[in-house]
Amino acid sequence: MKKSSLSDIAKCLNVSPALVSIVLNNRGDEKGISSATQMKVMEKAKELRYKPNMLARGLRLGNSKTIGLIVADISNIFYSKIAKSIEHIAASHGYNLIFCSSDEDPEKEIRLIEMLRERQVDGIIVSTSQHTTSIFNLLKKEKFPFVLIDRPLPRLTGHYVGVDNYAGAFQATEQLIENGHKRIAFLRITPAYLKNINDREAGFKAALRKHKIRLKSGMIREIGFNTIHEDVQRELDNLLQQPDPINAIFTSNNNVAVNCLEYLGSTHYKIPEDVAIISFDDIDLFRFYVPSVTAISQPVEKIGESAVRIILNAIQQPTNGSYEQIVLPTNLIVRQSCGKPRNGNMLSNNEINS
Amino acid sequence: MKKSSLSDIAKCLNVSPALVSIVLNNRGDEKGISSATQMKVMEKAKELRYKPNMLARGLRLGNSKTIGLIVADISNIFYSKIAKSIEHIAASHGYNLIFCSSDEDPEKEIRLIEMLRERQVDGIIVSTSQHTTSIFNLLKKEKFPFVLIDRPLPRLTGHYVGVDNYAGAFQATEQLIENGHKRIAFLRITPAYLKNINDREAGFKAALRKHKIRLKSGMIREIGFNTIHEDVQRELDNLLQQPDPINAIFTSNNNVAVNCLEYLGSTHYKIPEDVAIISFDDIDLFRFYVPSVTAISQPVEKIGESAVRIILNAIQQPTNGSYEQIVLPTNLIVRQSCGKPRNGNMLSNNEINS
DNA sequence: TTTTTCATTTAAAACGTTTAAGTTTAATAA
DNA sequence: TTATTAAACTTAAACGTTTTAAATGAAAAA
Repeated sequence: MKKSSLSDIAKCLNVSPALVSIVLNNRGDEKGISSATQMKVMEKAKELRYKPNMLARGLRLGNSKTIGLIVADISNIFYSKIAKSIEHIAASHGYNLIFCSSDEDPEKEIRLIEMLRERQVDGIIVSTSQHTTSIFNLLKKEKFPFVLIDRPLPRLTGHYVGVDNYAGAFQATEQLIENGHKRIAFLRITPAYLKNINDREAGFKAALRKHKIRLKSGMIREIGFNTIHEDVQRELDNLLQQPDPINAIFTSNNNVAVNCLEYLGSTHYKIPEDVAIISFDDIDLFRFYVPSVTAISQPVEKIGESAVRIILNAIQQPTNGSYEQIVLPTNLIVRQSCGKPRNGNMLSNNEINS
Repeated sequence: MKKSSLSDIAKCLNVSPALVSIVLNNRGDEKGISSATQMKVMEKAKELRYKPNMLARGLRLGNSKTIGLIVADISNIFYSKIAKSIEHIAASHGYNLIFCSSDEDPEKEIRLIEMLRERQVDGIIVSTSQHTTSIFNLLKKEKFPFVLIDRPLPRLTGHYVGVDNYAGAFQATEQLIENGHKRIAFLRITPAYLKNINDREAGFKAALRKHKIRLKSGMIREIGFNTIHEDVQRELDNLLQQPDPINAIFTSNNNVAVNCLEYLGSTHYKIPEDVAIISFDDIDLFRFYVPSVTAISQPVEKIGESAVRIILNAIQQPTNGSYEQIVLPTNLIVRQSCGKPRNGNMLSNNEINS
């Protein structure tokens, strides 16, 4: 059984393909096609198992009803949750998703964007690894819809959805300070230009300033995206064995935190007595770890929701030059890893809005 | 700057679109286009930022260089890891992925398959929620390439990649038995017809039989996919408070296990002294939990790899009527939750092939 | 009877590619 | 010179839709 096309149906019924197209798009009444004919067409379509060819339709209509999604790593739960929410909402609007991993590689990301454009996606949602705005300015010039998520790009005026990284980091750091920790290290992921991470660093520094804690040099360490394990081992070794060792860690994301836990678990250091720890991004593991890990959680579903809403708007409306920049609040999830927990039950999530 | 097409380039240079097409597909020499002309075309293409329209090309060529991927839940780490591996390998062959979540809903899955076909994907990789083979038999009749992953379908002769669920479950159960546990409950996820889960159940039963342990009624409990939390609470309550309470749990997947840990963490039951636990699927959390959780791990990357290899083969070769069914071995990762660990270091992964 | 009107339906072009078959021009062989 | 061949390029159709403008035929009005 071969695939059947509009003209197959048309031939069977001795009508024109145009008529069949009209009927199957439910514009039969509007276009004054007799209901008898409409019936015939509908039935024949079902009989022949007709399925429209979206390539042809897309070519003709100039759209593909497809959205591109680019993230650094789809197997990171943070992104896969966003992806899930985006996929669901997009699907409910008749759009499907082509997803790609940039592997944190700016050049690959550009190739992916070009590939997606060749595939005629109607818009792109991207958690970018770029350090310049040029590819996006190019897209703007071509009036091609895109939304950045998670990671803003400093000098870019364009749609964006993310969280208040500064406030979240500020709150995280204060949480450590309020529990009596002063020698706090910030372990941040590379690349160094990522604005969201820089904002977290700024929030970290601001909290120290507010509490009159001098930021000693060497308290901010870079962890390479592809060498997290070794880097965490090395930096923590160093930070914990220096003359005036740290007593708290703030990590820029869940991956770094997990590696810290792994390191600490293999040493004699006790959490939180010897070293307290708090992480950006909340993941299941943190609830279950003993002691449970305090974290800043991000509203992943809301990020996905907003991104889809914005991109669909941008696709459907002609660009009017205005851009939405949505900054969502984070939540501090207080658990045990920063000091005496505020309440006894290790599994309760004491949420405080930032 | 508008998008430019082949004919735009052609017009600029006073040549035919056909020539431009030939040159840009690197068949200029083969087709005897002078190198001067080839140069001109290449340069003009670059100058006009020409990007081929894959919809048009796909329409003409009858393919889309796209593969569909359907899983129950992309935010489940098991699937997102498979997705990652599939995406990478497919991309390296010039194929991209449209992914969709079936949410464990057979009807939705069928709609997704139809959608993917309308989009003219060249093949589909699916972890199916179907309980009949009909949709796939239909695909077979239409000679449309597909590969099942993770979940086989009993009566379907078609490509499949998964693990030896029977052997894995057998080994898991033996692990409990060898540590002295005899009153073992199997918590399995619904729907009841899933072959992979049934195979795990069969492996479970076989191990009991081998060790002459009678399977008491009520030792196998169903956990609803959408009501995992409540169901686990209820069933464990019941299993642990009955006259002859269980002293070990074997869970059919990571989600159920996590919920068991959550339940046990909120009670006075100690792992593994009061209740031992072992899970199918290995996730990060299990390494970090205290005590660390013994699990059966699946070779997710290899599953992805094989699936892509098979689907690309099926796409490129005309169907020759033969099918690949790949059953990969699982690994038993011995940790602490089944009894005295075989070695002292909680973080070491003592892997034993099944 | 002829014209007008209306209800249906159709023809043809277009979207951007690719490719089989053909044409032109120039060079070579007879 | 004329026929042959080779090199370089073009034509036209096709993929499956959608849409605009036009055509058809029948009934109603003149």
